[in-house]
Amino acid sequence: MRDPARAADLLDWYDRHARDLPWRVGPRARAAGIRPDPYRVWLSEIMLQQTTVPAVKPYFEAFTTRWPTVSDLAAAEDADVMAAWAGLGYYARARNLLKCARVVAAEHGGVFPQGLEGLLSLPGVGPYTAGAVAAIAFDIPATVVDGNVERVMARLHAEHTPLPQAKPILTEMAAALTPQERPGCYAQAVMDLGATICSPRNPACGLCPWRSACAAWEAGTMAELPKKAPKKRKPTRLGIAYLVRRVDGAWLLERRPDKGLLGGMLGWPGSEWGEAPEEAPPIAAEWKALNTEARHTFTHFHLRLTVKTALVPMDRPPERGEFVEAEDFDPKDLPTVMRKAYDLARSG
DNA sequence: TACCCGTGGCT
DNA sequence: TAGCCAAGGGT
Repeated sequence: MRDPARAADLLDWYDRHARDLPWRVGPRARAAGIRPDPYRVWLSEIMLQQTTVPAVKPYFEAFTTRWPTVSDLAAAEDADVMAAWAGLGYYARARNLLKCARVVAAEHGGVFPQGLEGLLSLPGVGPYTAGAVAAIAFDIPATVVDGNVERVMARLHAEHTPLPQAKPILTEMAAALTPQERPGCYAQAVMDLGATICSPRNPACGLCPWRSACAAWEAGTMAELPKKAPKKRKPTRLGIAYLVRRVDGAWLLERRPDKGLLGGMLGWPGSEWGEAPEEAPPIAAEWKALNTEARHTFTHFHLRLTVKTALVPMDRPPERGEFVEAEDFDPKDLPTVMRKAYDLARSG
């Protein structure tokens, strides 16, 4: 059940209010025949997964400056890409980003697949990202459903089924509205609407191009939609991190395994994180515990990290990890929890 | 299916 | 302050 008039209202709004974003080719430029670079569209969509536009901007600029094409990225060192991603979170995205770039370079001649199925087969590309790249880069009328679209649909149709149960229903609603004309602009428009007008709190209904059709507006229930299943509370885990400095200034660091939390990232050697962590010093040394813990909250638990420091001589080999020369070490290459531990150690 | 996986800004 | 929230995918 298509509704071209509804889509047209939104496209009209988008033509007047589209945000200017570094990875976006705006409606005017698109109308003039300028096509977005699929590499930049894909890169931005991966970075934007569960991540806000302001957080993504500097990373997008850094990546596209350093690796202007997908083939450049495919040729990068793993450690360089992980370091460049440090701080952005969800590090599996970075590992899959590199995998995907290498697949595109090696198996597709450096050209992104131009259909939904081909895109979906790429590492790190799921239904949302495949749809977004297909629509935005290739003007395929794919239905794009992210958190914004779910919210817009739940309100537009006053759907009170809680997420994630409501996902298939909301997806069907979104599909029914997706137009054949200007699918790239439409995909960006409906997400912009959710991001700027139909926001989670205090939606700006007075400015909404779909207000007259909105069931939640009619019923006054905008603020309670979409319904969500109650969340579990996060447990607190404890851990110990060992920050070892060699007398020449080198730091003792350890590459974390590819799978699991902070997979593939550099970090300080440490204990397991749990209810009662056992000491696990990576080198023989005289330890000094800082009087302040590093606190950090991950997706599903809180962490309180005790930081212990030591200074060791040149000739003492570590049992775990490797010394990184001071000139090769940049705390910005660390995931945030590790950088917090570093900041604490430096400030005393 | 349910769980795993970061981060920073906002209220 | 503690919880909520954001352009999800993998397993």
